[in-house]
Amino acid sequence: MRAPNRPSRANNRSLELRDAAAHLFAHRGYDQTTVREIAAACSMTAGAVYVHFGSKHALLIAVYGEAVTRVTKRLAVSIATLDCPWQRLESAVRAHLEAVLQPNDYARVMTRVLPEDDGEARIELIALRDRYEALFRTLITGLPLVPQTDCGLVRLLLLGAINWTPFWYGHGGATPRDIAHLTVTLLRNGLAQPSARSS
Amino acid sequence: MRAPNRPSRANNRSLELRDAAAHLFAHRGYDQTTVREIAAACSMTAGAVYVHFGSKHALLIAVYGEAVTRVTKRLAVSIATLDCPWQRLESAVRAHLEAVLQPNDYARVMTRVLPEDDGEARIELIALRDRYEALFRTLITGLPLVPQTDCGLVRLLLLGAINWTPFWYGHGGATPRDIAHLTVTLLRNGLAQPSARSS
DNA sequence: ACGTAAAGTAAACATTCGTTTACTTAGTGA
DNA sequence: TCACTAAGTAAACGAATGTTTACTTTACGT
Repeated sequence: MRAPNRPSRANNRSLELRDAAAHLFAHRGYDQTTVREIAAACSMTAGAVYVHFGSKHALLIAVYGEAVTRVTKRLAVSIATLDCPWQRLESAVRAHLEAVLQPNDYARVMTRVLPEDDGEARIELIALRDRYEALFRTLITGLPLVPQTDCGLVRLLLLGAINWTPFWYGHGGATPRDIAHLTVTLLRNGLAQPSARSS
Repeated sequence: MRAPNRPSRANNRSLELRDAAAHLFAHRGYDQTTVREIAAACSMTAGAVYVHFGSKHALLIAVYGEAVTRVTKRLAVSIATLDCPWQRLESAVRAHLEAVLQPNDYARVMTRVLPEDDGEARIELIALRDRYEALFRTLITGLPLVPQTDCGLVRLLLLGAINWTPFWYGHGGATPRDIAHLTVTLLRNGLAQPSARSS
């Protein structure tokens, strides 16, 4: 194992490798992607991968970390100019969905690769995911909700609903915008006919 | 490959194998479970597995199919005596959650093992999952919803929310009953303070 | 009691995978 | 020019995996 902790002064093929890994992890999953495939995607040999990354785990962590960074930025931009808490949440959901549903390799890794897929990197991956989900915590606690609502539970249900979308997206005609609007409207108003509400 | 299509007249160790496979698939995932581990869990040799199942894929399909059958039965029982559509849905969600969240190996396989995890068995697994999700289609189209609601989308969001629960369950104190109630109440009434509803 | 077939074992087979090793190539600074 | 170093290759290593093979054991109908 060689140390890849170089500040990397010049044009590094590390990024090329990371991108290729992201693409393959997103489309085939972590377990079913081989180091040789990643290398081949960059016209390299498997051995060369270990010049840049100490292990396959390290590659996954790099991809996952970059994914969180990118989606976080995208989300921050999308809500920056909005004031209404519901609009902020809807915009965040839409940004998340656009990232996850468009053919965006990095974002997909966040929902397709589970921390459990790589036992050794589990702790790092969970920490990265938590960092991202904390953004939604803020958005949800900012909502004017009925008293004593369990905000944590709401956040987890919401994230579950939108994290699962990649598994069915495309079978209907709904766009990320549609899905985000329905989701947040549903969260806000519910689906029942107004005459039939109840607790 | 030997043919395991025997009507199996007597006490078959096939079931024992299937249970062991369900347990391991549920806890470690399909890829990370080896045939040798499954065999060892039944105090057998790996070779003996192939007396009962033609391949590891076949074992997964057997487990997945049994999972769908069991959860379907449980769900049918739970809603049999209810009339109110919202109560029926809540009861179904609770039944699903109880199956998925309690240490129930079969139900967990349905949410932890993705059809994509086994390319060869993909089609069969998707068919099995669809068979189950059709139950929720019926429950949702039976609801008195505001006109022009996209029922398909609602179903997918709901299933996403509850399929994701295994990844966070246990970190809060919520029980399956709590989660089911909040989920369906949320679906029905929304979360906004009544004075602040909007479309 | 005997024969048949299923159930199971022990061992090997053929791949595949992540990783390492020994070596080569190319660019750079003094 | 020359030594140094990062980048890359080709090949092998060792372990693990799904599966098969040849053989043995067990149970049961007749």
